[in-house]
Amino acid sequence: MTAVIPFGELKRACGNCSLRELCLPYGIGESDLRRLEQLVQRHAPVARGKQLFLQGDPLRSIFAIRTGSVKSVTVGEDGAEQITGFHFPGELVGFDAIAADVHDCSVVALEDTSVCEIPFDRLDELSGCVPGLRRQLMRLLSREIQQDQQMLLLLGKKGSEARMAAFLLSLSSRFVGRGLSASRFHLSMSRGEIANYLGLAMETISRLLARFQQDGLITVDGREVALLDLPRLHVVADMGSDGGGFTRRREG
Amino acid sequence: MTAVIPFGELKRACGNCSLRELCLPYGIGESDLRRLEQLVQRHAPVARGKQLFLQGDPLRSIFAIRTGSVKSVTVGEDGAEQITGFHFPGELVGFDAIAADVHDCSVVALEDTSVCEIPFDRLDELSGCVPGLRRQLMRLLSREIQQDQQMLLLLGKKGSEARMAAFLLSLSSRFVGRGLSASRFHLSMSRGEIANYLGLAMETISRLLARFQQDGLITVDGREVALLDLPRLHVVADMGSDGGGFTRRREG
DNA sequence: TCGATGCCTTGACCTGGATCAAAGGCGCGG
DNA sequence: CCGCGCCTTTGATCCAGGTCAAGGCATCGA
Repeated sequence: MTAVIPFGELKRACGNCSLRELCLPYGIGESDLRRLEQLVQRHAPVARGKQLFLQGDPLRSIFAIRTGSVKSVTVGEDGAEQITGFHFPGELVGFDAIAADVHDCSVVALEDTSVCEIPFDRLDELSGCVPGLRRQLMRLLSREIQQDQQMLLLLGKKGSEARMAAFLLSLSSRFVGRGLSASRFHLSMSRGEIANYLGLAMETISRLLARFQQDGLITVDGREVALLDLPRLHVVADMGSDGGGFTRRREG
Repeated sequence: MTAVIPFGELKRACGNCSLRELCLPYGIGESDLRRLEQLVQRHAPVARGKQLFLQGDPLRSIFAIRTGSVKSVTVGEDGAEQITGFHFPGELVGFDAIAADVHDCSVVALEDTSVCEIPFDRLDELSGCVPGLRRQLMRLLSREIQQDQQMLLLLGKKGSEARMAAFLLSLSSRFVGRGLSASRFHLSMSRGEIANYLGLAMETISRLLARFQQDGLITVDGREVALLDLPRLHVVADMGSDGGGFTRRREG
């Protein structure tokens, strides 16, 4: 968060970035891209467990993840912590702070993570001149609203199996968009963090993973996961609280 | 949704509106305000139960509530419906559609409701020229993210009592901002809708309201509610899943 | 006036997932 | 190589809140 990389290296930061199609530069012309690049500050990587910013910090910048992964955590008055999201390369964090100029969640690295910092005032200013940038910025804000509302549906209406399946599928589809495997990946978060995020107990996560494996849906080895049966996982993820269990334990 | 009010009446729509401090015009100068007003279309009121738009509709406009109230509802693949929010005068709906140019929730009037329609393309365009408008637009988007994340914390970490208390307090504080009473108000939504929103069963809502009343926290008569003890309601709302019940039923 | 319909309340019972408790791995410093 | 923490698994038990079932009580059209 301190050492800024010198100017020479910064040049073409966004233009060369493999994530540009996911990130802010999407749909921006060459010359405007150059103006955006001038705002971006690259930093030395953030170590696992360190924060990008804390809940309560004033809004200065938003951040794009370049490599690694982070979680965002909100803590309520009573001290209850809720993880409100995990974020991967190409995704931006800090949007919640625009409303009141204060971050209302903390963002913490799950592994060593490098980010691009973008001062918000200057981004706002630039977005006035560059319609494509403004539009993309709003799209990204809107997408976060969408995702949060999907999550509300998950927490409000779905049982533990559907939550777990939806979580795995969400990771899978995000990794695909980044050129990684849809069916084999590494979990950068602990069981406890998954549990927190899904509104379940850690023990429940453990049991669900074991059960999914027994039933041939997935393979788990520590934090390495393989999804074996995507179609069936989708069925499980779409089960309403009604739908019945995906494996009616055959009694007898 | 069809009959547009003639131009004469439209004049000064925003400038005279008592909600301008909550809504889009916040912090915009006189001349820019006039430009914004030219985009706004006022309509005949929407009847209770009718929709402003449906999930799946293409994004054309966003809407500001002028009088009345609405709910937004998302339905999952499996048909499970989740109410993702209630909206009152001065609030805007439709932001979720910016990401993919398609609404991913339906918005339905809870009572006869009048709205201002604002074509999104033209709003986007205008926001390029008017920094204050752009900023306010982003603030409103960001605020929705914040609110959804507060809701995630509620659904993920809080028990039924805390959810109910938080719900009542949220209504209260929003009504205050609109010049209404903080402690006496009418619920425009049914018990079933509250239940759906809070991820609980309708019966649970009924019982909670009865219990809150017994305990002197509130008064309920059908859909008329009075909050009698704001401080204690805040305590209940802040109870983590740990905190213990607000009334340890004295045994013996 | 009388169903019929839609909301709400109340009681009895059931269950999914939390909680409590007790071991496994497994990486790491010494 | 051992010992110490941390994460994870697995089993046993518990309980908040869901589900099922019966009314209650307005409003409405015939």
